Parts: sequence; C-alpha cells; structure tokens
Amino acid sequence: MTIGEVSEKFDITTDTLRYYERIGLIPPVPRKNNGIRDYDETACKWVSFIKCMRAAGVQIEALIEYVALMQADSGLQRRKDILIEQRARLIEQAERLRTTIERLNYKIDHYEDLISKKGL
Amino acid sequence: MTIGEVSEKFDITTDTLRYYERIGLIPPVPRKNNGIRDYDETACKWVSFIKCMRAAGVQIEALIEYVALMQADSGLQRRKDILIEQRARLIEQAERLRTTIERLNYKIDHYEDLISKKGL
DNA sequence: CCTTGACTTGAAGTCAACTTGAGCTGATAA
DNA sequence: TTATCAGCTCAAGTTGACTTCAAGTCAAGG
Repeated sequence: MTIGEVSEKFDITTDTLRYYERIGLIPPVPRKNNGIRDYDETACKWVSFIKCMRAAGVQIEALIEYVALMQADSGLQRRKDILIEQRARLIEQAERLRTTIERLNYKIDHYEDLISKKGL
Repeated sequence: MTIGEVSEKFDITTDTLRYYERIGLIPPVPRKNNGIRDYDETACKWVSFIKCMRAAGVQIEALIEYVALMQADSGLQRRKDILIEQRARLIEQAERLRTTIERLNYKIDHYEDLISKKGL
C-alpha cells in the first residue's frame, strides 16, 4: 500500500504519517526498491493502533517508548507496564467524563424546564 | 476568599485563575476596595464548574461563549444548545476511550501470557 | 518530455492552553 | 526597617502536537 492509500484508509494526512514515522511513533515502514514506502499489514496495524491510542489521548512520549522497545524486541515487562499505566490514565479520564456528562445532563434538564416555562 | 485560597481549594494556580478570568472563562470576580479579588460563592461555583468541564476536555471557546451569554443573562436556548453539543462531544470521547481501553486490556492480557510462559 | 506523486532534511509556523517575567502596590513579621 | 509575602497587570514565552515550507531529487505513466 502506498502512503496515499493508507492516508485515505485511516484519514490521516501523508504528512502526519511521515511525521509519525520520523519521530518513532510508528516503526520504519518497509520501502520498495525506489525508496517509496510500501505499507504491509504490520505497518497498517501500527497505524491503526497509534490512531486509536492518540484519539483516546495517550501521550506520544509513552507510545514512542513502547514502539522503540517493540523494535528492539526487548523490555517485555516494561512494555506491559507502559500499557497498564496508560490504561489507568484512560480509566481515570473516562471517570471524569462520566461525572462531567452527569453535570451537563443536570444543567440541560434545568434549561428544559426554564424554556418550557417561558412559553406560558 | 482570596485567590490563594481558591487556588488551594481547587488545585488551580493563581496564574491560571487570573488567566481564566482574563479570557472570560469565568465571569469577573468581585474585588475588595483595594482591587484584590474576593471570591464569593458564585465565583467559586464558576471555578468548580469550569474545572470540571476543562478536566473532561470541553473546549475553552465553547465555555467562553456560554459564560458570556450567562453574564448577559441572554440566549437561553443557545446556552442549552452549547451544553448539548459539548455533551455530545464528551459522549463520543467516552466511547473512544471505551474501545481504546478494551484494546489495551487485550494487549495487556497478551503480555501476561508471554511473561508467565517465559518462566517455564 | 512532462506531469504527478512520491521522497529527503531541517527549520519555521500554527494553535491551544497555559506559564512566566517584569515591574508595581500594600500588608505583615523579624 | 527591611524584606518578604500576596496581590495586581500585561506582554511575552513555553509546550505538545502537528503543519507547512524550502528546495530540491527521483521514477513511472501518458
């Protein structure tokens, strides 16, 4: 797959894909003889993984460390720890979202009351 | 309450509190004769509300508009719409978090397998 | 042959959301 | 009394995560 196709597929600009690779957020993508990136399934899976993590707000730093360990095929325990820590962050964030949504629900109900009363 | 006390209470730096007020993220805080901020209950409630919203990732822009309408005591329907839109965003984000946490769970389980096998 | 889309490095630009610094006042404690 | 707080303002700086630009080269398709 060319970078253009991957860009379409995951809705990430080619610039961002190259940027991600440059900073080590995804491992080096295999190239054709002419040096053009040729995304294989593994590369695509990385893109998908990173996209998912970033969309949830996982920090680039943590992902870079994870990807580096992955490439070195080392730090099994450390890799697991990174994922556990990031998961904990996300769980916290999910809880914050929950309470905030609650608060908004309450306020919105209040507006509904006010607006319906205005009509009388 | 002084800005310092409010800062302690909500764990927001005094700088950030002043910044929030300056950009209209919270309404102007009442002052003492000498010009020093004197947070009353209303002001504290605003701080609490904004802190909650920001922690969940609600954009400053939307909050500024909301606060402005609130001060003008106008745009009842618009205010409600802002809250509804922001709530929708948060619900989407909560869903993204959910799927990402799932994905991490899966990967972490996988690492548990690998690590336990290594011991054999 | 020329256009198109790929590629390079490296730096500069952008945007949101703070954070810091400069330079001030006025109250309090050693 | 000196100095050290806490407060004030306003402008400028920082950070994270891209995004764009310069200034090219290269290779395949029409």
